[in-house]
Amino acid sequence: MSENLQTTLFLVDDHQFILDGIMRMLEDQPQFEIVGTALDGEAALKILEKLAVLPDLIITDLSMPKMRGSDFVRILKERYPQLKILVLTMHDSPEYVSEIAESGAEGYLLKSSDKHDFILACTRISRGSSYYTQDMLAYLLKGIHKKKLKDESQQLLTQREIEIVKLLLNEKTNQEIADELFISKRTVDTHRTNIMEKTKVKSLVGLFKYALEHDLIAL
Amino acid sequence: MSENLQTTLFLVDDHQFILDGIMRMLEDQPQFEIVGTALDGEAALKILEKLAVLPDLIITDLSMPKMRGSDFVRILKERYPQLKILVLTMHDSPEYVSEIAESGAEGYLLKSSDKHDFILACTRISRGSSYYTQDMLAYLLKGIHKKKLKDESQQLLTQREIEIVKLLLNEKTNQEIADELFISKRTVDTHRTNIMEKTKVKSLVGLFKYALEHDLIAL
DNA sequence: GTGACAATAAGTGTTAACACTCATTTTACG
DNA sequence: CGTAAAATGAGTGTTAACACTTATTGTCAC
Repeated sequence: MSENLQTTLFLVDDHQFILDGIMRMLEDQPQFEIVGTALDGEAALKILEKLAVLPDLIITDLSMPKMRGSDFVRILKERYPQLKILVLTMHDSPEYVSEIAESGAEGYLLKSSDKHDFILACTRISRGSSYYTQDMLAYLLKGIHKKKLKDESQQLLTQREIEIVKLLLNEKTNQEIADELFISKRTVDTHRTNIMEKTKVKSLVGLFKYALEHDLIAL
Repeated sequence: MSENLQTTLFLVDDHQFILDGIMRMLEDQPQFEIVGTALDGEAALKILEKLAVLPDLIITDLSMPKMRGSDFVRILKERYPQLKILVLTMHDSPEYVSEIAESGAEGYLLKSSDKHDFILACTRISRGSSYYTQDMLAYLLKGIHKKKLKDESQQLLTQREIEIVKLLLNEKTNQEIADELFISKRTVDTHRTNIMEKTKVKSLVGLFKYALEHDLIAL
């Protein structure tokens, strides 16, 4: 990639519209050459397998059908460690940024950026540098912080307690839970008391909200 | 707009990237001229007020800062009924499509469509036609169906009952609710029984889920 | 003005939940 | 081996919730 002045790109985005836009945008940039596109991660992996020469840089969206964007990035990095990856997405939530950073992408660009930023990101990454904006770094810190909170809360309750929380939120009574787990109703009473004590909620509705916030259950 | 062969466009999208892409895409389409862009609905309205000649067609995203896309479309249609609107978005959920259809937009295009679809949509709309794909129509029907369910459920419970549901899900006891509403605890008992009876749930957690599904409360 | 519905209220009884305390067994770790 | 944490279990008492029934008042439409 360094003996050649051109950088080869491979685009992945489930919106044909975006693909078209990027291609148009790079038409007057001779240093970049698009060698392929795909509409989702799965398709991209298949095409990459068949390519004789790997591209220098993959530009990919995050939210795509068939495969989560972060998984796609992770797999790419495992199979082709030398491949550079620029994530281009509309999501600017802390969770997404940190997820991508952990997966090993070289850059993260929001669709709210303009052509200039885009070219800059591509250029920096192809030179072996990385591209994360100040905003992204701030998000990263926030994201790490929040993730920590989440991990802590998952240690707060024991496995058995989490199991009982799920049954409680399935509208089971203590007696029903006891029958289901082959334990005494009094044991469930105790667990329930401990759960309420630990999570500092005072009703099942409060517990429901707590469980949602801490990803113990999904809607 | 008909004495002239050119169609004037105004673009609204909070992603500079998309704006750039659309502009590039229309560079070789002489029948379309872009007369302005904005990054959100509020900014767009301000610019439109100052324009001497209104554009023929507004192309706008839905999810934007400061103003909900559907509100933006509604306001546009109130102020400038002759203005045509094409919604260009990544959201393909039934709710969104029906919301936009009701607000009066002439077309709805997903970002997963390509340049060809885009030009086609613009052309059809500028000629006074509309552009909704088959998928969109299917979504519309689903959306209407779901909306109907929602309306029905809002008629299921009386205003007072909904008020009490909200307090219940705020973790208030019957006595607390009674005090807050200056009625007897026994009245709240009755309301509560009626609510459980009507919604066919058997616990507060069930009521919580019901309320979420029917938009009585938000997370 | 009568019937339908909403909102109000209560009597009476049952039960699940919760408070508080304590105890035993199992599991995991250094 | 000893200790801490987790999981188990129970006695005893209070109370909020729920079941079932009945009733009064006000409003609105036909």
